[in-house]
Amino acid sequence: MSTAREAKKAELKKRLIDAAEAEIIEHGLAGLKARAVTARAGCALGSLYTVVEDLDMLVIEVNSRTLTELGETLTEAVTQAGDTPQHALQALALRYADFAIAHQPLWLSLFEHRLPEGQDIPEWHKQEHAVLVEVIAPHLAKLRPDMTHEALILRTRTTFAAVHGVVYLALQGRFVGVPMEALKSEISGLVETMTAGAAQIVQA
Amino acid sequence: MSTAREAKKAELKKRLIDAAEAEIIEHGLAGLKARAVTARAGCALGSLYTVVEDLDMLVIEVNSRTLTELGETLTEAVTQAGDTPQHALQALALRYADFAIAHQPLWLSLFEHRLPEGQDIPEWHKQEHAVLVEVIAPHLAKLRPDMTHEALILRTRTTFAAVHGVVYLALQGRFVGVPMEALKSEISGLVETMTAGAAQIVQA
DNA sequence: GTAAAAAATGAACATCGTTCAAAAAATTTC
DNA sequence: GAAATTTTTTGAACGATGTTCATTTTTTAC
Repeated sequence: MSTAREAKKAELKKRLIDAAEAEIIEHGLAGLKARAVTARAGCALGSLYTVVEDLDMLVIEVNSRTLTELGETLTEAVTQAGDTPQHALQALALRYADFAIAHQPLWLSLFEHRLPEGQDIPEWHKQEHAVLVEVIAPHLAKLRPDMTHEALILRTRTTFAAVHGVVYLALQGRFVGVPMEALKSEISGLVETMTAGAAQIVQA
Repeated sequence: MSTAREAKKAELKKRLIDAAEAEIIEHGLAGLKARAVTARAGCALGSLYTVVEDLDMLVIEVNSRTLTELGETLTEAVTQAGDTPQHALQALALRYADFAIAHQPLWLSLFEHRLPEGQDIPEWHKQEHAVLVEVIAPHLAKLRPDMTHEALILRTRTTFAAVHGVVYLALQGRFVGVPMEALKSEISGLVETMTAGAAQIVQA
């Protein structure tokens, strides 16, 4: 049976992704080592490369999982929110910050992981990022009925990136970042400002 | 004379920082190698460690230079801008994006460089980041006369981080990032929205 | 000019990711 | 079911990396 072999391989792959995820949680993306992962997964060092092209692809597998979970929690947040776009966008931004805080190392590895020069992210994984803007777009559309579809797509990415930037610099603990204790209220203030501005621009 | 020795050491340090800067420009931060830097600077591998604690500190020296140059160009941009806070903030954001585009690898290394776990950025270098928010604060203050000084400091960092996030994701070429050709107009739109929102909130 | 001190050097080391010949396991054949 | 063949697993070995430190070279002091 070829299915038995495939099942065995799939099971090893899952064990390796589990192990990589646990290692990233414990030691961060920079602390992820092939030997530690394979030891944790209970296989030989070389087995890693029979299941995955290289360590980078294992990170992408972990990031894929994280992205799925993030997408689910964002979708849930927006269904629970009130019906105004202001409420929906507030709920989304706050939930995004909450996820980043709760899963800091996994969330960071979504944005800190880099492929070696020349190599680029597989298309299927790029597409997985779409949820991050898809949950925002319909509510932004209500705020900006004047915009074309293309302009809205761009502005949605811009809006996501703006909130993301605040969360990212805060969690990195950079000098220019907002202190963690102020993060949620600042995110809320930023979204309030952006939604008020959007409404103001449309009305003018 | 001890000054002659110090001068020699300072000259070697400068050569090494020059070399590191050139290497980052050519191969990116991830492509920075101790052997390539010392070869370019024309000294032995070990000499690097007589002038700088380790390779990370050499990166910080490069980042320090970049930050100085960035601070100067932002200061210049804001003096040339019109007198309304809207114009000043637009000029600052666009100049920030222009600098990031023009000095992509050096600008990226400002935010991509990580110290090994446990170690943290020297205080003098943290302080050098202050200019990034100091150039923004007075203009934001005009838009939000209702805010306390403490709240303004936080909101200034938030505002910087928002613009930074858009530039960062765009330059990284991430899926969620705005395409490069739309970056400047999106930055402009974001600042327009944020300033309009701020004015609206104060008036209400 | 010689001895002492300081600085520069690069071979050597530890630690990575990755490869691949060999061993082990599974499958096929008769 | 044993032998032959194929497939999978293994971990020693390789190349590349940052860093160290005994040795060599240069500078300083008298």
